[in-house]
Amino acid sequence: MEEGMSDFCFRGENVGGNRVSATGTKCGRWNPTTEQAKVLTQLFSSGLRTPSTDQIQKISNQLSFYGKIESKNVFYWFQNHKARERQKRRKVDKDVIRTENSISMNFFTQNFTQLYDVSEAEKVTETLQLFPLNSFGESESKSTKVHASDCRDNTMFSYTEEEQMNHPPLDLRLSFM
Amino acid sequence: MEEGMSDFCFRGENVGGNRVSATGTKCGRWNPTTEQAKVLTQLFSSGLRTPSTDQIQKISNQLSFYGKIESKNVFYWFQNHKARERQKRRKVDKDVIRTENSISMNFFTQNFTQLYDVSEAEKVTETLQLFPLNSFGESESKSTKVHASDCRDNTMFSYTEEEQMNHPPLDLRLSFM
DNA sequence: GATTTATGAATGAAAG
DNA sequence: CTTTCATTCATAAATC
Repeated sequence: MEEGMSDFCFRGENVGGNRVSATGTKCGRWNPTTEQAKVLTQLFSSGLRTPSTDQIQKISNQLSFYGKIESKNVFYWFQNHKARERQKRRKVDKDVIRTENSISMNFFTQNFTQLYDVSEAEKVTETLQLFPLNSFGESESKSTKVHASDCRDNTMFSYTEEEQMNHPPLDLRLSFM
Repeated sequence: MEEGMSDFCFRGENVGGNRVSATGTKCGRWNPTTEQAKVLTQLFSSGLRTPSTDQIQKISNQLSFYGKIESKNVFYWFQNHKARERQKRRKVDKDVIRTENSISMNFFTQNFTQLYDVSEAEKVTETLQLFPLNSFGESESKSTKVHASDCRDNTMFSYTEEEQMNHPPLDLRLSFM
């Protein structure tokens, strides 16, 4: 989308489909090899959504056979895929709702959101052989974020434009600690 | 993750009270201005990790000079920054271990782990003079993204081409139990 | 090879 | 404190 070219992180050379840093000092962003992508996708479609740190390590470890990879790459991969799937679903829901409204399907006031939550339900609750234990069939919260706006801190405030103009005394010494 | 944070959303450019990103979209959430980020980072590297409510208030108060900000932003900033530094270190450390175990990294006797302890080291206990008096003049440093080409993680590695060629054992069966 | 798209990476906010 | 979610930024890959 954007082409905000801020050139840091030099492009790495592509070697066999994988970026490699000759000196190890450059950092192109990681890009999964075909094999890596395949495995990750498999895991995802198997129901894995939020692998634990331990699982991430194992996955990363295994995938390193196919090329350079760091655990954080795996972490981000799942994070992004989950988010984007959700995002997509949300968009669809919206369209559906909009359609419903325009078509005046308001006959029945059933909550459509629920319908989707069910379908989205993580069927997979089994355990993958290599990646044992928990965090598979997550509840994929459908919670509409009721969020108790508890601002942990009721002292928030900010200066008005006027106040911003006259600079405060400023002396925030950190002599403590 | 951590400093060198990309700031595309031109910090400080207030438009009707709302910051605007380079893409022109309004920033719903707070995004520190360059100056604000600088100060926060300084405080952090000075050793501040969990500021008290009072400190948060003061910091927020001071930073409001550089742009809209609420104390909760400061609160979150420290919370996130602290958590992510830990998280990163954790991931990195594990990757390092993995790497060392998988490959005989004995070639290079340097301990990579150390590289990550440096930044955390300095527990400055001195007074930090924030906001030097002459930094007015509507600076809004154009500080162009020094964005260090820091490879956030130099623990990555990959197998040699040869190793990649012959399919490794990799028993990644997705069979369920 | 410029523009668009897909996706890796980052981070503010908040839930757990 | 840890973990998760959303949104955004940046860039490699795809497309025109």
